[in-house]
Amino acid sequence: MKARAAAPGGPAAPRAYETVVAWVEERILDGRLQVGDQLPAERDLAARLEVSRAVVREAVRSLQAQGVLAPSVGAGRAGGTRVSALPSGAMTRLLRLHVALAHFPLDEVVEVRTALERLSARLAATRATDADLALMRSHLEQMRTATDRKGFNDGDTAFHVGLARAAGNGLAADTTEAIREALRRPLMERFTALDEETYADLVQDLDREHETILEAVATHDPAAAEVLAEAHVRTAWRRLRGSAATMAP
Amino acid sequence: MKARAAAPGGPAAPRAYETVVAWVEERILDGRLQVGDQLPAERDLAARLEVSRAVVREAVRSLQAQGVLAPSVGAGRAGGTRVSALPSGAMTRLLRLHVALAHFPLDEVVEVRTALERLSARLAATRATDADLALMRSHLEQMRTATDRKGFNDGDTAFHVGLARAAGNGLAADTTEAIREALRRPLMERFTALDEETYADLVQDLDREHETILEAVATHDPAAAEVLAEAHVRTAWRRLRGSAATMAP
DNA sequence: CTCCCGGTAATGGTCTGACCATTGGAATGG
DNA sequence: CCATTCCAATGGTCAGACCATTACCGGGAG
Repeated sequence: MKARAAAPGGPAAPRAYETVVAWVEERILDGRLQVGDQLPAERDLAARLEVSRAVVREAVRSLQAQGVLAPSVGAGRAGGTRVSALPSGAMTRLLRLHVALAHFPLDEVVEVRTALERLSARLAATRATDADLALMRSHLEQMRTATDRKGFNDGDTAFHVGLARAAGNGLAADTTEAIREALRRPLMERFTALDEETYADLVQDLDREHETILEAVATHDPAAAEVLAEAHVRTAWRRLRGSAATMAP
Repeated sequence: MKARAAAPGGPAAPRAYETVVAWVEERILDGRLQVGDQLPAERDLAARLEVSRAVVREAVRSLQAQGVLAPSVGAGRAGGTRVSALPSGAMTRLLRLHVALAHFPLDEVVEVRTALERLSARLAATRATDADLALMRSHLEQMRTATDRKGFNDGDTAFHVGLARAAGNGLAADTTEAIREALRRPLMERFTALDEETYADLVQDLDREHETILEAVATHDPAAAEVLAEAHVRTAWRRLRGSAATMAP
C-alpha cells in the first residue's frame, strides 16, 4: 500500500517541491525568514526535508521567479541562497506574459493603469521632492529631444514611472512599471502605425498635458493632479487604441 | 577555452534554465504559443536546447510559478506540459510574500487597493448584471449571519471580490483578490484585537456602507459608487490600522 | 607584524542515467 | 462491437558525479 496512492476524489498528489516551497513560505510569513537571511545549503535542505536536491532546486527556482529568493554561487557569507524582495521584475514578466496570452485585454490593463496613475499623481502632489521634480522635468526634456518614436516612448515611460516613484508608493510604482513594460510592445505597434501628422499632433498634446501634470504636482495641488493625470492617460489611450496594425491576417 | 568563461565586466553568466525560459517566453510573446498549447516533452525540449532535463524542469517550475505553464502527467493529449493563464494564484502568492517581507508597507497596499476599489465600483455600476448583484447581496447576508469575526471577514472579502468581478475587469479583480489575500493575516490580527463594542459598531457601519455601495451599483450610478467605495475602504482602514496587536516585542 | 598568495572547502550550476506512477491509446481477445 | 490487457509516453523523483566560483584560512615573504 503506497502512501501516495491517488484517492480519486482526494486532493491532487502533493508534489515534493511544494513541500519545500511551503517550508520557505511558512518561515517568511511568520517572520522567521527576513530579507537578507540565508537559506540552508541546497544539500542540507534536501537532507532535512528528505527530498532530492533536484526538487529543492525546483522550489528555489519557483520562489526566485517570485522575486523572493536569490541564489548565488560561492562559499562563505557571499555564497548561498538568500531571501530577497525584488518583486518588480517578477510582476513585469507575469503581466507581460498574461497580456501576451490575451488573458488581460488591453482595455482592462489601461483601465487599471489609469486608476494607478490617478493615485500616483495625487500622492506625488503631496510628497514629491525637488529631486523628484527635477527628474521628471529631465524626462520631459528627453521626450522633446527624442529623435524617433521609440525614444519618445522611452521618455514617456520614464516620466510616468518617475511620477509613480515620486508618489512614494512602491507597490503602485512597481505595478505601473510592470504595466508599462507589459504594454510596451502593443503600444509601440500602435505608435508607429500613426501617420506623421497625427503623430506630431499627439506628441504636442501629450507634452502639454505632461507639463500641466508636472505643474500641479510641483505646486502641491493633489486635486488638480489626479484629475489631469487620469484624463491624460484616458485620452492618450483613446487616440492610440484605434490605430492597431492588424496582427493576424 | 570554455564558452562560459566569465568576462569580469560582462553580463552575469547566463543560466541554462534562463535560455529555456526565454525559449518559451519568446514563443508566447510572438503568439506562437497560446493558452492550451502543448509544450514539447521535457526530454525533447532538453535535447533541442542542448541542456539537461533538470534545467528544463527548473524552467518549467519558474514559469509555472507565474501561472503560465501547467504540467500534468500521463501520455497522449491529456499528458504533457501546456500553456495556461492562471495569474490569480501567482499574483496572490507574490503579493502575500512581499507584504510579509515588509517590502510593501500595509499603508501602501491599502492605498492601491482603494484606487482599485474605486475603479471596480465605477465599472460595476455601469456593467453589473442581475446575477452579479444577487451574488453580492448574498455576501451581504453572509456577513450579517456570520457567527465569528473570521466569518464576517470572509464575507467581506467575498463581497469586494464580487464587486471587482462584476466590474468585468479581470486584472482589477485578480489584483483586488491578491491584495485581499495578502492582507488577510494582518487584517485579521487587527480585527480580532478590537473589543466587543468597537467591533459591533464597526460591523454595523460597514454593513451600512456596503448597502449604499450596492445600491449605487444597482441603480447604475457610477459617480456615487466610486465615491462611496473609495470612502468605504479608506475609513475602514483608518479604523482598523491603529488596533494592531504588537507583534515583535 | 603585515601583506600577499596559494590551497581548501563550501556553494550553486549542470549533467547523466535511472526508476516510478499515471495515463492514454493501441493491440488483443471475447 | 465491446471489454480487457498491455505498452509507450509523460512528468516526478532520486542518486551521484563533476564543474566554476568564491570566501576563508594558513603559511611564507617582506
